[in-house]
Amino acid sequence: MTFIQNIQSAAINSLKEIFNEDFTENDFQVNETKPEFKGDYTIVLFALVKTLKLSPEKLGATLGEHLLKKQSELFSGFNVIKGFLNLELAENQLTNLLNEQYHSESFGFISPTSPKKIMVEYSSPNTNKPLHLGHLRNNFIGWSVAEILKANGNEVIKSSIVNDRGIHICKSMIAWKMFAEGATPESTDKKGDHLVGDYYVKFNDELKRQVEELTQSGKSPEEAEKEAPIMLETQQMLLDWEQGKPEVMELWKKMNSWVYKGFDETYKRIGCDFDRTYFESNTYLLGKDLVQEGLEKNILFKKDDGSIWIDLNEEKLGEKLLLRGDGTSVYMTQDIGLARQKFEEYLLEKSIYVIGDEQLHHMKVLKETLKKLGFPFAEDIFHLSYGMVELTTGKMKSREGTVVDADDIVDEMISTAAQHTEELGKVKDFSEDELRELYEILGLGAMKFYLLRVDPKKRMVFNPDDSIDFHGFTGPFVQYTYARIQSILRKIQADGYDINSEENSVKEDLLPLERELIITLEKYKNALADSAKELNPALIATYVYQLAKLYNSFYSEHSVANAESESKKILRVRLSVMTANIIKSALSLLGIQVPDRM
RNA sequence: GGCCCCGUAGCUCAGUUGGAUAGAGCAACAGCCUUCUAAGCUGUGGGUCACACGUUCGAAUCGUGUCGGGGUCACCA
Repeated sequence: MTFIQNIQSAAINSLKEIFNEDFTENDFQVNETKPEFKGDYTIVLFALVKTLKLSPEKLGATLGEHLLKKQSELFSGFNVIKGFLNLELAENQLTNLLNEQYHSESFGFISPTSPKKIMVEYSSPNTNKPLHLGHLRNNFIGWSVAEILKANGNEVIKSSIVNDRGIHICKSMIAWKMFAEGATPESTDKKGDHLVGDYYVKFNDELKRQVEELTQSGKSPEEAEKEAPIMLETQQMLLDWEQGKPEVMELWKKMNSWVYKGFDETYKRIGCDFDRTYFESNTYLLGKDLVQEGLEKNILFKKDDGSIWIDLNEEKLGEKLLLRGDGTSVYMTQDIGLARQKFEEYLLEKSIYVIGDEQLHHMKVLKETLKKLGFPFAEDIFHLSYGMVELTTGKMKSREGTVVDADDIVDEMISTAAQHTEELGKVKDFSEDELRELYEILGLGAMKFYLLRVDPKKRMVFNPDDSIDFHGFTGPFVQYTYARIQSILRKIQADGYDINSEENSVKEDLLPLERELIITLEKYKNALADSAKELNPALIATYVYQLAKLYNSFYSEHSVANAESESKKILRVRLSVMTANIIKSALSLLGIQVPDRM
């Protein structure tokens, strides 16, 4: 039970006793009390006023008095201002938290109410180009959402579908054949994904050149693009691939293996992992039989050219092609098949797709199509759509090379971390290895926090000219707070203080910042539950920042090691340890590590 | 054009199922290190919540319309 839940049920009981009316927690709100008023939590009375036919002031006074009398272990005071009943929590409630939960490893973690088996599909890269900033947002969101769901007691399978075939892959292959003169990652000393990406850009340059030539000789731009020799060659290559022509397959395997090696390096570095990887080259034929069945059941219809469609006009989604006239599949075909395979393979109760919001329409169509085809799991697929990362200088476009490369930005963040650290000069005794580790922790911490602190659904803007900050609402700020606490703990332990002692219990008049800190620590449970419910890591980021900020105020105001009294010291050590534990736990859900010193 | 999303401080973002005087960070300015790490703390300035009307005890939040931005409506992936 959280404080808020305690207050809700206490209020429900009191209302029942006073007025003999039944209310639920949905009938009224319990908010945090605004700082300008006295109190910790506030019951908003307006909603109750209607059914009880009392003035807000009268209701507030009656309810407040009843709560204070009947629930004296919960509350120590109240005041009513307009329609707001401000409640003060009893100090025992607060100190109990420090006594009871201090030694608990799982502080904050919720026992699952209804654990589910959930798949989170994320990352899902194309193998024709390296990852960029937008992919990083996808990776961090997907990974973090999976961890948050786990922390809420669910069983989670992280998966990825690698788009390793198709016309776009052939583009890189054709350009490599034309221009590379046999270049390999080894011969060029370049990461494989970057090498392949270079030829994807080259393809588009060459295509543009050929289109210009053709338009000058009188073709329309559309014709020119279709008839450009390099495009014709690419289409031929796609046909050859589908027929398994050895020479093409060999090149495809070779270039993809370069890319995988590059991706693996990047994934390892940013801490992404998958329990199950699907490859489009294995799944692209899935779903064909399901479409045929749908046709036989008259759920789908056939056009004159033999192509098979679904009519989603009722859902305002138009008509959608599911199988071409020549019997080959489109993207939607395999998505239908793969959706089913996932549910059958893992007996999932929920399947989450972390995909950009540009595919909102596609994902709606997928869901509706699955519904019409009669799959009950259609209700359990969820598109976690996230907004694109845009640059202040415009949109990122791989084919034009105007992207912020993932490896580059991570390098940059780590070297910025190194630069800051050197300037501050606090860890001069660190070894080379220790320094390298610290720089990675800080650089990646800044990067991940930056991308995760924004609501996934919203698009966000990145200014490539400004480096990502290390001050304020940032990962390093929170990491710094953790390191500060570790420093205190090192000091007092060196002086012989046993931070794990169970003998002392906290009994103390709480100062305002101490009180506030306990209340904030207690809210970690809420942050965890909310972030899982909303599939939103930003709620964790916001929470942990608020906690760190509050601790820093506390830190500058009160001394832990040299507290005014021994009992104050016990209290503050516990506050510090719990703050550190929650920071570590919360950041770990964002994929961010904490340093003991920085 | 149809459908969907967005518009909050100079910039980047919070703002819970409608709740009290709309909050942070960055940037600017002024303070704070002989005492646990100044990657910090304290304070100041900065707002027509795009605009208009409506719903009600109460609207940044809900509704309608207007303006502005984005996405999508492929036998691309």
